[in-house]
Amino acid sequence: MNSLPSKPTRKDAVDNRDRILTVAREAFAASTAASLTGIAKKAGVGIGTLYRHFPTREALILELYRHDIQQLIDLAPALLAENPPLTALRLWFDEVARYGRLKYGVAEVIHAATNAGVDDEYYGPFVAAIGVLVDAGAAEGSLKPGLDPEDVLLQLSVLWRIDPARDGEARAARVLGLIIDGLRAAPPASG
Amino acid sequence: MNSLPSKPTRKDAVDNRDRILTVAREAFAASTAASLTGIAKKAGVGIGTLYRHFPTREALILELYRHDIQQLIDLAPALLAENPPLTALRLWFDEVARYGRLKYGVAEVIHAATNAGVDDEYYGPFVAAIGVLVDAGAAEGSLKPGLDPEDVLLQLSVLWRIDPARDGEARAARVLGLIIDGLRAAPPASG
DNA sequence: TTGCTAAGCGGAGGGGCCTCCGGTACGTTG
DNA sequence: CAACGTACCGGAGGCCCCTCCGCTTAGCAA
Repeated sequence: MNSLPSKPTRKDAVDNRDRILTVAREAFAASTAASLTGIAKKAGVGIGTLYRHFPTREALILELYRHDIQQLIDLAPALLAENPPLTALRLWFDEVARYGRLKYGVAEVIHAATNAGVDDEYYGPFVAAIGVLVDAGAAEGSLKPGLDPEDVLLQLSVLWRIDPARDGEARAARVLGLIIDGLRAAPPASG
Repeated sequence: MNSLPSKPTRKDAVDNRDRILTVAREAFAASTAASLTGIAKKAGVGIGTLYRHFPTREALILELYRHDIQQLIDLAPALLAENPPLTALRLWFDEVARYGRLKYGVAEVIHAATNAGVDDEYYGPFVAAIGVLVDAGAAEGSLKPGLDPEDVLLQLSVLWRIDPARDGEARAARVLGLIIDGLRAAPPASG
């Protein structure tokens, strides 16, 4: 309902929020499984304060990576402006997969979060970004018409789940190819 | 390493194991989030005993649904014996999706489990079943040659994650269509 | 400055997870 | 039947999650 994440007015509240974020960034960089209790302690606030600012573990992590996510979303129209739709789609999917490989643990959380809420702050723009790409492809004839962006995101979410340690890059590329072939209106004429 | 799940020899151990399974079946039917502490208590065993028999929550759930999973795996060659490869593939995927819809919570766990272990007791046969299907399709020319069954399972795992409450059946059918199109060697000639 | 008040704090408490290891009793051997 | 070794039991303990609510204090108004 509120577009900005409820800016607290009191100075101490703002300070606490910032300190929590600083500590959390460090803690989650070390391990996504970092304990919230520990983060609260290191930030010098009560656990209750942490939970008031970030009602769930996911909310905290999403806040930390808000910029990354936004950049990913903004990239979609940018690519579309400079490439044919199918190429833009492919490049964007590549980038999504790359980010997942970079921040494996984070991606897991984002994935869970996007799966949970339907029209939340993060899921919505993501779907919208995909919508722009597939619509352009449909209009141009390279992608199937009438694709549901949510269906595509669902398929894409698989990329988040590829363990980068186990041949991640190659597997991601292969799966990406399969996904895109499934979205195309027609396959390559031969070979 | 051991093909059978380590049959305990002592009578009391067998009894405990059975009681745990009975209670757990009921508890997980009510909610996948059922507490292991509670199950142990209801089964009249210490929590330590439960963990000795089933080292993780997933192990316990997988044991409960072992039969379902095995049936799904056995279905693949059976369908292949009576249908062209592409049809068999489609029917089998349908069944996988249907099961996921039926036991949403359970499927989540199975998914997590299959994702974790590479050559464990459950993941291996699943991959093998898919391998048979895609090889048959490749040999006959309807599917791309050289598909990696693990890649296919990965894509398939998405079906486990469709919330059945939110238009699940229709979405599963759409996504399934996209996945299969991506696996095909060539699209239908027209329409 | 001095109240006042509600926004914000913080940690106790109830519950769950999982490990670890001293204790128990099963099955066996004589 | 007695005695024993070990396979198995069970729950205390340490840690974490998350909620709830009495207390504190920032910011404002007089």
